[in-house]
Amino acid sequence: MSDLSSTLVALERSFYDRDTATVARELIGMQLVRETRAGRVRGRIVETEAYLPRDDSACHAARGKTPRNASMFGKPGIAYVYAIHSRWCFNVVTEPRGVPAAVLIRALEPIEGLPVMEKRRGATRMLDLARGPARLCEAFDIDRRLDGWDLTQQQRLWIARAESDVKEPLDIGVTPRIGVTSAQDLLLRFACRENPFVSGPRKWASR
DNA sequence: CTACCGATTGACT
DNA sequence: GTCAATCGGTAGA
Repeated sequence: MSDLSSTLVALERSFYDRDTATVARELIGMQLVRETRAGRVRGRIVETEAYLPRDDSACHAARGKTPRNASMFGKPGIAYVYAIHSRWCFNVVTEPRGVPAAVLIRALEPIEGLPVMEKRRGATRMLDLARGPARLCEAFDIDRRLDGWDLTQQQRLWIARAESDVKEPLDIGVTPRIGVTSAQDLLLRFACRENPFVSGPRKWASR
């Protein structure tokens, strides 16, 4: 237990090379790890959204490939980082290469490196350090430089299975996605019920 | 080139 | 709950 990093093994590419909604659901409970010169910050993923390659008008790739969304067409397991309203959002690319889809990471429960997160975010409540897609990018120093970054390399930025965690069935709630004006009939937002670090509404449609 | 708009956040009623 | 600041990406002239 002296070397915590040995438990933070990066998820393999085959994890991401699957149906996007399945990946979004299974990412709940995993840990996002970021290493910079400022140190390591880490948090538990408590909220995600799936953006599908077909029949999903809210997906950035719904109207074809552009310079911004090019990473979505890349291999599974790389990052897709884009700007909205002058802020960054972090996604992981899913499905086989060439099939444009991704999972938006919407909220984290801070675990390690809270002082660094607080410094990057400015004075703020611990509850708000990484609650929201743009807030977590600020806390984790994620911006366009990491667009296309390979998350399976276990360097700088990756997602790890929480080996040391107690294995109990997660109570996951499902709702429509937040902030999108189209495709509100799709239930593609996944979150830990009862977790205070989840952003947005908590009226779950199902589990 | 211009015009439009959004996978947000923070402030406010 | 509502609202708007703010700017990069995109489409279109």
